[in-house]
Amino acid sequence: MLSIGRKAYNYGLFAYLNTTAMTIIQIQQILREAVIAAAHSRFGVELEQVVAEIPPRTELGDLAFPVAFELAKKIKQATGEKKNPRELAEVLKAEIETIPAVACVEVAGAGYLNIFFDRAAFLSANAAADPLPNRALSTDPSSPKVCVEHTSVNPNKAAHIGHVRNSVLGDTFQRILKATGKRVEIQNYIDNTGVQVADVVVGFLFIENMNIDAIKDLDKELSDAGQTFDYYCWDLYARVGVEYQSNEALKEKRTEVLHLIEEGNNETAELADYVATRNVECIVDTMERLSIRYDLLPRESEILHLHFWDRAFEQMKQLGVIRYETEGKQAGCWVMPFEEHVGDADNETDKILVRSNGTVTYTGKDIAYQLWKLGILGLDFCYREFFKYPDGREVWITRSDETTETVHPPFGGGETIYNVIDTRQSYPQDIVRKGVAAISPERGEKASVHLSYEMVALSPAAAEELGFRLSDEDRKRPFIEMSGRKGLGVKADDLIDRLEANALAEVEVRHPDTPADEKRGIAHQIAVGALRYFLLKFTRNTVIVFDFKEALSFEGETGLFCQYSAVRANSIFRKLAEQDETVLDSRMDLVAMGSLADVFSSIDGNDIWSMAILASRLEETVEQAAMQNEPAILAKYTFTLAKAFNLFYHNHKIIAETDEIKRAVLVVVADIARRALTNALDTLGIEVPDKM
RNA sequence: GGUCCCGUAGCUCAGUUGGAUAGAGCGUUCGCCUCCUAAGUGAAAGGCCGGUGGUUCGAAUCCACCCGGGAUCACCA
Repeated sequence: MLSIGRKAYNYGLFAYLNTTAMTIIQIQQILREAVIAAAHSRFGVELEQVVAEIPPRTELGDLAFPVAFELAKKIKQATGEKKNPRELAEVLKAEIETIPAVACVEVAGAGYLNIFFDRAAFLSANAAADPLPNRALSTDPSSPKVCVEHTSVNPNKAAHIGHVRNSVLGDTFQRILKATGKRVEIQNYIDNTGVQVADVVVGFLFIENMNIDAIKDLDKELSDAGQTFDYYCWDLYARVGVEYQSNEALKEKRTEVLHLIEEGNNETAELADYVATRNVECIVDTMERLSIRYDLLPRESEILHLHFWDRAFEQMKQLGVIRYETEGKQAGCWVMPFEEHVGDADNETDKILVRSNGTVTYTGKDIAYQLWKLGILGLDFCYREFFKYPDGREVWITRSDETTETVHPPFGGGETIYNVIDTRQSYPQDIVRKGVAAISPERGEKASVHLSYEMVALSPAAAEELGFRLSDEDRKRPFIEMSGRKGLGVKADDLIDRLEANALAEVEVRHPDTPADEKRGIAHQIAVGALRYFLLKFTRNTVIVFDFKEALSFEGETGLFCQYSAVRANSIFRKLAEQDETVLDSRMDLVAMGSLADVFSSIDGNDIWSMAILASRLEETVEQAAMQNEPAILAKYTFTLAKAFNLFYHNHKIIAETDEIKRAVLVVVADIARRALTNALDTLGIEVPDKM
């Protein structure tokens, strides 16, 4: 049994506080094993896994096992004997109750095994515990490395809200993985040789009649006028789209331009590279506003020029993964047989990787890229530093010339690869995964994870607010899909600007005497919190129908609500500091005073304990979010935690509390809560302002 | 047509892998600042969990079939 008091002093106070902390995950694991062992020894039943759940109310305990039902079923199957689940639960109860950290066990309902932790012991032991203890491993070279690809916006225009969903999802997931101890490499794939870039190049060359120098001049004019290159390209791209509809000649130019870009080493390719690179810079700047960063920008041009595909092609041919079609409508193509199918209807063909003209499809290139990510291609990119973030962190970009040796960090070769790509690309992603698994069966399909998510669409009202004319038919639709080609979408920077402006107006009212810089900083933190939380509170497979009112809201379930809760928590400790008190004092008081049980058995006991136990569940919530590839789980938890803290804050006047023991408990619990909240928000990429 | 996703309160969404009285925000109605930040908080009203069958101690959750809505199935990327 964990105990407090004299024993703690024998071992030294700090050692006690730091080393005997048993997390909920650990307690849970011990209990699971105990249940399995008890089922074996008392009933001769082998349980493979035991489901543990959180009871609906604190009065029902801290952990529940609905295991007696399953046990009854298994006993009946084995012996034919019908047992009452409640009686089975009573037997298990006796076995589990002796475990340290468990105060008592109750059999409830039809046979639930409800576990009550030893509250005083738990609190004393976890008062100083790190809410995310594994996070430190994320910088440990011996930790397993994973790669996360996200953002990957075509570098021909500004990013819109749909791209931001991708990036926020990817960035948050990356933070979640790090919180579980994984080493993470973040890649933002740059499709700098695709049709979308070609389209904008066509616009510059044949609509605007500009050469590269003219574009550079334009770029400078734009920045002098406070405008951005990616916004200019956004409009130009839309104009090209309109022009294509009536101008066949221009459309033919596209094929020509695309060819030149792919080939490289010509003026058009140089111009395209300038356009693409400038757009990448703009998009990276936009994402930096949202605290989203990258390690490497792999480019399609290098996949072409370094012949990644050729290497993958050889491997696939040798292993018989792909087949050359000699007849039928796919004659002359290399295809990958996909799924069992009968017939040869239009929708039942194999996936073509190499066209009859010998060129490789996007999916083919993607397989080669995925092989590189997994470290099994047998080729590597060349690299150069692209830029440094203000804090010195480097971002690298790929290049194809090997003339100069550059010392660079190792890239690629991840144990698991997460690709954050919207659900519309599930089919090609499936092919990539299967193709890669065919080449490397030992790694298999599990090594490639498609982190898919539904699109962000516009409500008809939002589309009209952006100035788009809708037909009566469109107005009746549940949502309107955004389209870069049509120039229809909410640009990321516009939305962030509006959020910052709204937040600033409010900060001006609340803190008129604060320096302007600081006010802008707070407004920025609020804007980022609002946008990130807005995109994260939806689960991945929910279509977000964008609505300005909802997205700009600072009320209810928002990032701001969570931030505000943390700010209020911090103000308690600021006040304490003004009285020369620290959390450490309270922690020591806790151990020294011993009789915490009284506090928990008082009227407010359940209330205080609920706060403590909820805040202690961050680690398992993060694990769960990582396991299920679902950041929304963490977002929801964070909101619940903030709400619980607001209630706690409302019900207990901590600084004014006169009962010494209770006050120490309240301080320690408030501290656990604010650290959990701060860490949860940090994992969501949301900062806590100094004041709000 | 095949595959996949969605359908839960007036609206927007969660629902811990099959568990206890189905939750939250917005909106509506009525309350709470001599007190650590009211961007907060309490209460009320609001549900055929799309439908019908099935599986079992037990189903919003699993299975089958329907009904609505969406995505996807290129020698596009």
